[in-house]
Amino acid sequence: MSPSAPPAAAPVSVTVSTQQAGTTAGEVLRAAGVKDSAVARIGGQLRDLAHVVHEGDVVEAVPYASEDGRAVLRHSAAHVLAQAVQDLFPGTQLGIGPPVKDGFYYDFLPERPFTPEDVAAIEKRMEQIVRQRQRFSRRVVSEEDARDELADEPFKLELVGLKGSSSDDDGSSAALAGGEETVEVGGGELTIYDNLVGEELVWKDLCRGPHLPTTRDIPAFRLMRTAAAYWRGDQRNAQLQRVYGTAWESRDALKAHLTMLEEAEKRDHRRLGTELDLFSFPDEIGSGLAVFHPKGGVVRMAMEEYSRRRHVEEGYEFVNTPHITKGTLFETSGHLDWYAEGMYPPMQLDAVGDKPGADYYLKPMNCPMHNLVFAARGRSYRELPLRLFEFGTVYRYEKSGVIHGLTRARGFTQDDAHIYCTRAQMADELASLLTFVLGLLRDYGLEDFYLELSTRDPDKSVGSDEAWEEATAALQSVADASGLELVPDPGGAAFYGPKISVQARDAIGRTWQMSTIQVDFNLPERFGLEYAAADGTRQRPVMLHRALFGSIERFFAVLLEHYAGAFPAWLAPVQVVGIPVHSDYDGHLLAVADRLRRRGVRVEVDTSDDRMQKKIRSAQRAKVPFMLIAGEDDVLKDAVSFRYRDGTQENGVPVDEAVEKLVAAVESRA
RNA sequence: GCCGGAUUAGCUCAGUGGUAGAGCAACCGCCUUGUAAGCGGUAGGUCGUCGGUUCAAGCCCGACAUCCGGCUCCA
Repeated sequence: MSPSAPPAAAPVSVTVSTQQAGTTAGEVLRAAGVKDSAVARIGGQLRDLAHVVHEGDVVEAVPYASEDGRAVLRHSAAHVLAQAVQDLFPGTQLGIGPPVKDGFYYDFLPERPFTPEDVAAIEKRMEQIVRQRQRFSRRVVSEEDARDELADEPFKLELVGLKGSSSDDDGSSAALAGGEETVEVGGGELTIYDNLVGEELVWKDLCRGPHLPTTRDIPAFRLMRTAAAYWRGDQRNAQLQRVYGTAWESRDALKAHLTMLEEAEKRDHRRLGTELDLFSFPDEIGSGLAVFHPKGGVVRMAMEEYSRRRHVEEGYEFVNTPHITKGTLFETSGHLDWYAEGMYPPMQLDAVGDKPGADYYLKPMNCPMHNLVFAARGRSYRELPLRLFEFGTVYRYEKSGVIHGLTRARGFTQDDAHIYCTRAQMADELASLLTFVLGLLRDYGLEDFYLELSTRDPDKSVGSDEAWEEATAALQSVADASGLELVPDPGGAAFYGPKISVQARDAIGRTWQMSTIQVDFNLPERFGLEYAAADGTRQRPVMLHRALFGSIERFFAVLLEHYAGAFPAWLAPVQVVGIPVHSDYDGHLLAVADRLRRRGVRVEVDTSDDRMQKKIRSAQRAKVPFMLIAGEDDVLKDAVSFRYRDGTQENGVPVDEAVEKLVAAVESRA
């Protein structure tokens, strides 16, 4: 996402001499010829350049263009934002203003929400503050003084209070949301930063720092958008107005970031879905419910066909289950206890007179249905692992504000499988499952993965400690064996068991959660699932849940954005377009197309009365992988000329050769 | 669900209280010879829906729907 960092030279590091003792970190670094240090690192702590050093201190430069340097300059930019807002809207109360990925934000409680015009004015005021070269001056304060100075800032006072009431850092972190709080009150002492013009105090804010020396040192920033945010991330708290900005070490870096955002916008699957005529979300159907048009439908078909083939090869068996069921099934599974509010409300059917009927629900998950397939007859250990697979469409009543194109929908199709195995088989099964998952994702063109291990949330889970530990250990060892980076996600598990999720990075470095693999001891229990073991006893199977794509719609969206609409030939809705140089050559291309179609290639010939150049433009915009152009030269030689999607060409290719070449390109899934 | 913004032709968007516009796409006609837009014409909109203010509403107000950006959520 971010522009590549400059060549990684080791940061300059200086040991403070006797003569330098009592000067500042900034002076020490300047003396060593360092000009691009945002702050200094001393004893592992980031400090202002104005920090007074002692003999023997090791002062390390922190370049603007480093992770820490950017965080500091963004934090300073957040301060300038807050100052600008309070200049323009006196009485606006301050929340928090931390640096975040690619930028910063500051939360405010203004008298009225900010308008776009307000934001433009705020940005202008920020530029003035930057030009004023205000000095950020650090001052340690007692809790009492802080309360006094911050009497008009109730949110800041709350932070002071939280700090005061907690005995250690862990306590204060737990009391606040997300680790952002330390920007205000972390560390050992309370500090206030004064903004000085000359010696005149023009603004101040409770802040741990560190900061750039002056506002003028903020190299490049821009305000991005406003949004609402709950105070300390809690829905029960006041709703604040958040202003987001981005800030960088140089104008070029800012420009590169904005260009990247434009690129991401061009790739947005909702935009491409319309442009390429792949799918839509008709209002008449309802929010979050997609229809796939023919071009989207054929891509989806290609995705599904390949997945089916691979599942057959891996020993999966295919089942089909209904979309709707009596509520008793979800009582058995526990969904109605745990997730009723995520489900569409029930419809009441079969009432007779005053006798109530049954509640029927749309299914939010496929697993209960698959359990019924397992339980349909007696099972033997000889059948295990039993792998049941289904493209199962599920419906979840997502809250209105969270719906987002195909990636967060209310109806979607999971490539869902449930594997029933013995405890002894579990480890091997998980290992081969992960290999299968990663291999399949690679086949679709994703290459760069890491894993996330979601473990138990004690408040939102069922089952014994021992079972959780066993399952977690099994997943952990599989994850370790994969050699992939593993990120812990404590408390992120589903209520019935821990999970590994595969995260994939796309072509422009964004990460998407793809496959999940979950271990479940709980549902087999609830459903009373059993198999006959070799010794004749009845045993309970372990159940593994897994979806490779997550949902087909979502995976479709991820691939669409990953490829920016330019699908590889095997997935492209139209793989080949024939373009005659003149309508006299339509027949030649129609014959070639006919041969290709018989070989399973999706091919069209553009026989419209547009001119050739226009046809090329149309095919190019439709992101068709191969154009076959034919004019007099080609027809005389029984040949065609290729134009590839990147604009390169290969002229006069004999038709026989061209057909084989195209068939090979499609079949190789290149 | 919450806060803010948006909704005008299939798409992208102009239109600040006085008889609805453009480009592209579609359709028709003429044209067509080598790698990203040939020319001309035709058709297409109860301006998201419902209600209100006004002599008059695409424009002002309200409710609802949908979308967008966040927050919260995400089995």
